[in-house]
Amino acid sequence: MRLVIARCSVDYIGRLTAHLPMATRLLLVKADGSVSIHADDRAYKPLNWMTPPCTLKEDVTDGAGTWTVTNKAGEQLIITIEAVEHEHSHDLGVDPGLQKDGVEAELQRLLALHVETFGQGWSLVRREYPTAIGPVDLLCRDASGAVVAVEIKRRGEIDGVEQLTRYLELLNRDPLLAPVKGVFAAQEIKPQARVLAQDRGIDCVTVDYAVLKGTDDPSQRLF
Amino acid sequence: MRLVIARCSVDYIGRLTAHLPMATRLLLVKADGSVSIHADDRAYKPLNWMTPPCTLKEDVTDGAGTWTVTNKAGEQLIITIEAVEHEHSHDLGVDPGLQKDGVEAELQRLLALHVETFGQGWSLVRREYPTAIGPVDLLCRDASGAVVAVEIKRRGEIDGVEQLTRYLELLNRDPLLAPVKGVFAAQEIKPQARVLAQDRGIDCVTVDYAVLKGTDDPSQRLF
DNA sequence: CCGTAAATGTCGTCG
DNA sequence: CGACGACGTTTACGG
Repeated sequence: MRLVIARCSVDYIGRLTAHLPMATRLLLVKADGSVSIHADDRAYKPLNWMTPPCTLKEDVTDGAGTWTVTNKAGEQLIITIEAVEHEHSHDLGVDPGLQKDGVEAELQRLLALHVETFGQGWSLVRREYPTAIGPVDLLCRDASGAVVAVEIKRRGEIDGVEQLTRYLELLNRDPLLAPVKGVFAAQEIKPQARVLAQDRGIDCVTVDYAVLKGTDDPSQRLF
Repeated sequence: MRLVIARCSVDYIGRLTAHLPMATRLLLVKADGSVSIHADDRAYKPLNWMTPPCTLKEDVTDGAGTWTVTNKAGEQLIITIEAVEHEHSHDLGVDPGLQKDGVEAELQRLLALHVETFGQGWSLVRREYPTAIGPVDLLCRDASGAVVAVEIKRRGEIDGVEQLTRYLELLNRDPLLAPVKGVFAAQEIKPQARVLAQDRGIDCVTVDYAVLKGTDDPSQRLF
């Protein structure tokens, strides 16, 4: 990793064109070849960047000149450097990587284990049930034996309801399954999504992750 | 802006929980209070971060200890530092900011000026035509006088088709407008979106931004 | 490599 | 403050 603080202006020509006037900024060159330009605000988002794979060509003398970063698609990041104020390189090695917990995949796993969350007598037909337009998160049967397609989101928004609607339309063309009902499950469901779901006859279920997780944790069980 | 390269492990407890094992990483503290943790890959996204407003509490002696970053929602980023390998602070000042060109608003402006892009004899009824569920990008009439709703995207994907479908459903309830046709216009249209559009009777038009822009530029005109 | 869905998305705008 | 849509979304995952 290479850190350069420099007075520079930047031009990006690619999916759009963008220009940054001359100012002092952090230039971050990573081992994967990527380059990002940070100001002292806007949280973690760089002002400009080039994602790998890309190539950096430096044309600098006496601390002034240009960096040209190019990717395969022909997008270009042109950094005009007036003066370098600080520079430091450091070998970080390979990062062991991030372990996450509480994302959609985890919710899906837990709900697959506990479909009774949706109602007594429910059973799981299949997780990631395949259709022509992609897999349905959960396919279940309720206590009466009716087939139910469950779409799971961390945050339930309108596009999730649209997604489930497309699945239901397709599943209901299958005479072996039809009629198929829909359940939209999420930790939090936005009002607009709820309204749209109701309009389409889809049930909404909000899921308490902590409770599900507790149910999954052997140390939390009484028996 | 403060740059710290340190051997550290990180725990995030908030919207999800995440853990980073001990390794050497870049800690970036910006003037806006944000903290981000970068590995030596991925230009855009840090491994972990906390967006402002948040507070950083340092409890470090002899280069080892913990940083605790907390925000208003009670989310926490706990950085356990084993050793600081490099540190540098630098005052960057306020950034003059980014100038962009070529996004959806610009496409809409240009297409509103040149509805003949869609066909000879087309005219614009209104840009941002209001409906109960939001404004339609362009409402036009074709050469035969039929009303057409145009949805504009930079990249045409399936959710854009869904959006236009909802508008068409609503507009077609208005006896003064019906029947209303649909046009899905974008610089690039994904195959799946194209299939869905066709299935719904919506025409797809790919737009060349450079040509439109040229048409708009007085210096490029012959007369 | 392409296409699709998820994201601690983030960031603006508008009610 | 919440909802909604755009983003050079980026990133991960599956065929």
